[in-house]
Amino acid sequence: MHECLDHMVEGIGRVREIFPELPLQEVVLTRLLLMVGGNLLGELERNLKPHGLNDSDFRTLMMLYSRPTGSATPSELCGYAQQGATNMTRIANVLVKAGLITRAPSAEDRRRIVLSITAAGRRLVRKILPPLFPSVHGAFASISAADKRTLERLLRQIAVNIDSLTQPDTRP
Amino acid sequence: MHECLDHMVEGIGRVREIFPELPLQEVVLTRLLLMVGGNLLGELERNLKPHGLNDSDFRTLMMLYSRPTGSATPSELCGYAQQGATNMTRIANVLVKAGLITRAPSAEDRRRIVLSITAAGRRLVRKILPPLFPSVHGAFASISAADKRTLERLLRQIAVNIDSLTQPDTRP
DNA sequence: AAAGGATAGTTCGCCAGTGAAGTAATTAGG
DNA sequence: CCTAATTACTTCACTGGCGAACTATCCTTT
Repeated sequence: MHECLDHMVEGIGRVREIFPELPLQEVVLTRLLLMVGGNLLGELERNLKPHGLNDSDFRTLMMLYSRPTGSATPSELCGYAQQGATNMTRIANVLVKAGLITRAPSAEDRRRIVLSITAAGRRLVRKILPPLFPSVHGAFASISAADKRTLERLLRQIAVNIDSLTQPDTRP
Repeated sequence: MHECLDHMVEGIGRVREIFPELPLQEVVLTRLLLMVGGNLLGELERNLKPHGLNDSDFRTLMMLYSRPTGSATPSELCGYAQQGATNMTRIANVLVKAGLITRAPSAEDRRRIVLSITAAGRRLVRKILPPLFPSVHGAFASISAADKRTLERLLRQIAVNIDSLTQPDTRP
């Protein structure tokens, strides 16, 4: 990945000779962020695959696990996990088929479905979550606590910036 | 995205009450990184879509554009762009069909194919690249030059860490 | 209480990416 | 040299995700 990165920076530099107004550092950061994100996701899923889950499935399961009631509706999960309703349906199908969650019609609103984590689902979380910690920790090894806080601050700032790029301005 | 983030941090906090050894900050950073990366990519592709390209297509085109010769073989591009050969074949098909690159057999090694950017390809780059700059710049707005350098350093460190997670150790 | 609109979930068809297997050309070993 | 291993690219089948269209239920307005 390191070699790939160097090559990329070199290429961006050459392009900048043709477009002098190219924001060099920002483009490098963008590519770097995308590359690191992609590889981080890959590493995560490499750990999840043996259990037959991908990151979306896992995230959904964890969201149910983390709820005090152990249940939620698909649309709630969509909001929290930044996923389309379409995809949520598919994920729920997978998890239900695996016996990790149940699907039940809601009593007070018959349009709704309530997804609830099962005992097997909780058992699986207890089984696969702890072995994930070393990898997560490893990805940020040799980064000081202060730097981690800085990183979080900067990433949050980027998040805010992207939000305001997407929705030009939210005003009455 | 901000709301979604807060909810996520809250959920991670609840899970940590059950697994006290959960590396809170690292997990938050991981999720933050993945979320920001995803949205950044989305924003990028939103700008590319009107031209019928996605990020992979665009990256590949840019890689050819940035080469002094304007050409490369698929496997070279795979290495630089972190993509499988399979996908490179498909991307090349797309770009060839759009008339942005050409596919020609290599003279000195007949297994190889040489992809070369066409005049139309260069024209398209000149057309769509500059309008991208404001978005890229905007994503990192209100971040100081020093912070940007810090961000680059930290992301590079994470890249190195992930690399060494993936390949336990490269030694003779 | 009936009509129009909003919301929840599903289905369908498409695009993007991957692993495994296949073909063809080159290189290495005996 | 001729076989075996390697390398380059392609094809196929599958997973993952998305937008658009559909159905069913609820809410609002009159």
